[in-house]
Amino acid sequence: MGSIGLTDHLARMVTVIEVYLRKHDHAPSVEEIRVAMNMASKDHVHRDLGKLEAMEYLTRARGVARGLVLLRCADGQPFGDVITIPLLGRIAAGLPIPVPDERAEPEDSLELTRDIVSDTRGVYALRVKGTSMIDALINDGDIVILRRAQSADNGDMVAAWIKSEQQTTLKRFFVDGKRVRLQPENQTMEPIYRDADDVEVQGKVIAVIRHV
Amino acid sequence: MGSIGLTDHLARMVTVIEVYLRKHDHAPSVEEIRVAMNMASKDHVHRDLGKLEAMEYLTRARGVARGLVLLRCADGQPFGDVITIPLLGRIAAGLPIPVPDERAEPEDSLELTRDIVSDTRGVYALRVKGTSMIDALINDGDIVILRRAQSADNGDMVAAWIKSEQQTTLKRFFVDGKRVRLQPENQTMEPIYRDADDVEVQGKVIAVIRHV
DNA sequence: AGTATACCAGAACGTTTGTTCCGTGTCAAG
DNA sequence: CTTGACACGGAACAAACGTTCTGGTATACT
Repeated sequence: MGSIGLTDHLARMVTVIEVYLRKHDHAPSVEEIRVAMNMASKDHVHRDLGKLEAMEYLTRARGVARGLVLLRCADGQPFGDVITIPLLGRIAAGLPIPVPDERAEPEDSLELTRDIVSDTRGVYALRVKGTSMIDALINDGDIVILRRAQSADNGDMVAAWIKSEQQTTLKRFFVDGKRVRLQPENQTMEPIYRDADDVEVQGKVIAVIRHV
Repeated sequence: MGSIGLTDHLARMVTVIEVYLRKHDHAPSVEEIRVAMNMASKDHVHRDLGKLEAMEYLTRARGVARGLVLLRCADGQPFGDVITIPLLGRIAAGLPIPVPDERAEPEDSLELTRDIVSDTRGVYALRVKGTSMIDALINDGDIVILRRAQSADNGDMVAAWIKSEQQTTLKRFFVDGKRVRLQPENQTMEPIYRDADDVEVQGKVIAVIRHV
């Protein structure tokens, strides 16, 4: 087994489809997959596609030629150049921000390419409110891209949930013994010290986007 | 005539294909286009597709079902969620940066979505070298997205070509009478004053991207 | 051994689909 | 009026294509 719940055979088929799509910009036919896979029967391909469809690796429009749409790559990552990530609201506004939920449909979303984020797992976006990170070159209105994380290293820029205050802020993260220092990057603002138990890292900032 | 060298009829056909692609993720068949266009003959569609192919609005793989690939929208803008823009090198490095040339293949390129840049005309990217714009929240290594422009308004952030020095820099642009002030956003740096004839605006900054 | 299950081959079937052929009407130039 | 370019319709054709049917082989379980 190569990937998560995908046999080598099926993983190879997904890869075959993937490279075909990148080369031709349109989906392969069942016959074309058969030759590329060195299989002898179209029926075999047909049923494998059925499995992949059941596993939500692709979609097939029944009866339509080349009607398959690849959803995920063999590694489980979403296929395609564009990645849709949820834009979950604003941060540093004092309002609690919900942890991104796969099930709930986000109010807004952002489409990015792999040139911006290569690994899309647990990635979400927030719009920055306020200037508390101005010295880290993050301004009011900027969009920060984060990856969900439970912990952080010293100096990481994180979205931190402060339990006692029921709010989330964008700060630089430092551990001072049993206490946590949340350092704003703005000379006019003071760092926040909290008990380690009181602070929960929600995600790390991995990119910043600003429209001027 | 709606667009550039495209009759209303053909423009409508491009739009039909466009909305179909957005809805289905795979190309429409000739018959489906016929129905959507309320035409009576597939042959008619077939020939219109031939015209669109000649005008490089789309590509057809001959003989393959649903083998058409839409290249441009009815308005002439490139179709698709992802836009490939040239990454033309570094700016503020003292080295002259060539004006983006449609013919020359750029060494590197960047894929973006319309969420980052909506209008792709004359858009290119540069990697920032140096910290001359640090106070405008642009750091060394950041990527700036620019749109080609011949002129700029006061306060615009521009890539400016200084003829007498044969180099390009990223600065804020101000006109002081017959002279032009190129203002770095870094307190330790002095503005550059040049004759208006000596300065040529290459493009305006429309977005900034930073990976952390 | 027998049996169930999954995997596979080969052929056939019926649609879907791109493509072509022939004919018609229109409109403007010669 | 004639000619030719052009837009369009209807039908037919041949290839492409998804799908199904029948049967064969291996592995595992009882």
